[in-house]
Amino acid sequence: MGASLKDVAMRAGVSVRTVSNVVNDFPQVAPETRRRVQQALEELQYRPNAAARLLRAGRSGLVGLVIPEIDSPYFGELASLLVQAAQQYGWTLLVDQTNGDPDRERLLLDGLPGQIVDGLVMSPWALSPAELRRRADAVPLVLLGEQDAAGLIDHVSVDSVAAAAEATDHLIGLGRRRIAAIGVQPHLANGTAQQRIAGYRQALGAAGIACDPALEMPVTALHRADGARAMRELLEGGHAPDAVFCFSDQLALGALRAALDHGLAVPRDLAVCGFDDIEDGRYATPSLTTVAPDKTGIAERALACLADRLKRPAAGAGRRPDPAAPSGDTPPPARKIVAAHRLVVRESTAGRRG
Amino acid sequence: MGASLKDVAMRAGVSVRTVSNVVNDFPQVAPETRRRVQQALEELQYRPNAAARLLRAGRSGLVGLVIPEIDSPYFGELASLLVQAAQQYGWTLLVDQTNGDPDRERLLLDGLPGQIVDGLVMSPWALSPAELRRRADAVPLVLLGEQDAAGLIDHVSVDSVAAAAEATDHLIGLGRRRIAAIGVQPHLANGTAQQRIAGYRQALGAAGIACDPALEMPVTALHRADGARAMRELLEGGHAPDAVFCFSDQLALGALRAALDHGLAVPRDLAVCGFDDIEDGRYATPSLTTVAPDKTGIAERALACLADRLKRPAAGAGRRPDPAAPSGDTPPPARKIVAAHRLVVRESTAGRRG
DNA sequence: AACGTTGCATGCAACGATGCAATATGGATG
DNA sequence: CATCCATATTGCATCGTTGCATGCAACGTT
Repeated sequence: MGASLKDVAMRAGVSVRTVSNVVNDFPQVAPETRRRVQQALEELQYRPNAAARLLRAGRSGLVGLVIPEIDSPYFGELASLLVQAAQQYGWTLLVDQTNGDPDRERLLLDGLPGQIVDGLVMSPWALSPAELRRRADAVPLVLLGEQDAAGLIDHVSVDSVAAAAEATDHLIGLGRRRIAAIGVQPHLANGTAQQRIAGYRQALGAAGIACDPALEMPVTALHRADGARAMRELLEGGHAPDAVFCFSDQLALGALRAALDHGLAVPRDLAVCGFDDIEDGRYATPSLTTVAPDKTGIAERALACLADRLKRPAAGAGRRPDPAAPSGDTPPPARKIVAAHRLVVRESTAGRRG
Repeated sequence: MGASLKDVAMRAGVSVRTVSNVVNDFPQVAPETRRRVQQALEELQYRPNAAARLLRAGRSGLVGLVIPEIDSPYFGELASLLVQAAQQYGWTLLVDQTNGDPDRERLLLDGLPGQIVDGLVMSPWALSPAELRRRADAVPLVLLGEQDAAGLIDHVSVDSVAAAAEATDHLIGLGRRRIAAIGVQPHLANGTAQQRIAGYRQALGAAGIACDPALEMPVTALHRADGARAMRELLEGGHAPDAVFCFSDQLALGALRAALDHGLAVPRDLAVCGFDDIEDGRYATPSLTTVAPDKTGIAERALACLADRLKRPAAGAGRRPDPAAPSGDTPPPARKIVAAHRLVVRESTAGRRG
């Protein structure tokens, strides 16, 4: 293990406290002493012990990001933006994935990772709002995604209902009438699929098109394979649609590939629209029309939320709140931030290439 | 902040030590006492303080993964596999990205994140072997990728030279003769590009094909845009190749798109081969031939390496090594593990679809 | 009755860094 | 020469937890 303040102090012939003063750039140190101490620091390669500092100060400068899947392009891109946004605040962002396992979501929130960070950004998958609310007293938490914690936890998302409606509208505007939806997840409580199917139905209804349950395809996950499977079922079931709105770009890319394999021309025979605007979609052939959430905005506003909470009493680990202090300083109410989105029309719903 | 052992002890009317004994499941606690303490623990929602435990015990159960880009599909997939492998050891894996910035690589190694973890897995980008070696005494470190630390640090990689040669051989076997390479990075010291271009040249040489410098395309990064740009230059420069080996699948997907945009048929006019076997490549049209590293194997063996080091004296933070102990217990020498790879032939170099 | 044994509970110290308050210097002033 | 001040340096206590050693009963054995 590395050298401690004590080791450096012995070497420099001063007290532990003086070394600490040098390390923390306190002004009241004689130039000669400072020089000697700095040399000892250098020689022993001193690095402050993170655990001790954390214990004492209650702040780590770390922020956690908890997402279902690191290898999903959408979350990967978001994580990357969050890492960069965190740097502007002087924080280091650490990422972990839950695989949608509720036990793991709990573990990361309450366990060690959730303790050493000053704040958490989380995209919940399986944890119920009730469980999320239970830990309102721990480190500041910002939720991403459609899951709503009843206004008790800061929350950043896009308006999925409106976005899904816009996407569906766009397909209707192309003259399509048999518009399928891929990505229904009735067993999941996290709200994403529910809101997107609601927007889809709403747009169909507004255009006077009847909803056909056979066109609403459920999936178990949001991967390319699930999209391909759903598309094959649609095509083999004799319910061939003339357009499809997929609740994620990954689903759309899988569906696209299945449609091409089936001999369909996209967009002539089938228009395809996704959701997320991941990079793959821009380079696919044909390139993918999609709903683009303002990822940069989501990242920045999520961290701005955290920063706001952290400016407050700190509520960190170290210092216990003074019981004599007037605790009338109510924390600000939970915010519900809606980030921007826009429909990006590309080849998969436009004309021929170009 | 949450309740401490002291708070629980007061509530249960026992000593701090006894509460600790209950929390840690020590046998020597009377059933009645245990019950009372457990109730107090429950009522106060006690959670052990991570910082204190870490300071005291020197172990956190955390493992860090430091990669250049979280949003690169290859690293995303690898990170996901590492998270899962870590769970089998009872560790929690935290991920951070450096963007290839050497300062940030240093910061993550030496700074707080590098201190609280029991071990680190890192894919270095810009840090020189010398700098990596400098910290051989800190937490156990396993390197991923082609960067070689002169046998002083555990290291897991694939045989990039052989893999690149196989890929090139495959293209030669299709009858192609003007085979381009995309992904040269002369200014980078991390070895990846160097090894792959070496394998490429070696295969060409063995087949008696002269190397054409105009076919070796440099890139600044390994993204789709870079691949597309390089391919456009090749096509517009009058040096049109009949095959291209890209040093990453992302480069290949970009090159593929650029080629299709240029009116080429793939693989008829141009065969395309990538490296990494990311999921996008499997669903692209045409699907992408690629070198598939055994990612699961890489993840498992990297963590096995760490586990091996951690079984040793621990060298963790807390306990200072006993100076009286016979220190003849030399740590095992650094291992150099070569993971498997195989060429996966798909549509982009095979015949027509199917 | 004296002794060792066992089971249970506790006290002390330490991990490394830092806030606070107190001390040791030197010099300037009355 | 005593006094005071400012600057420079230090000791002590503390954060929450756990290793080690000890205290203290009640029990069984000789």
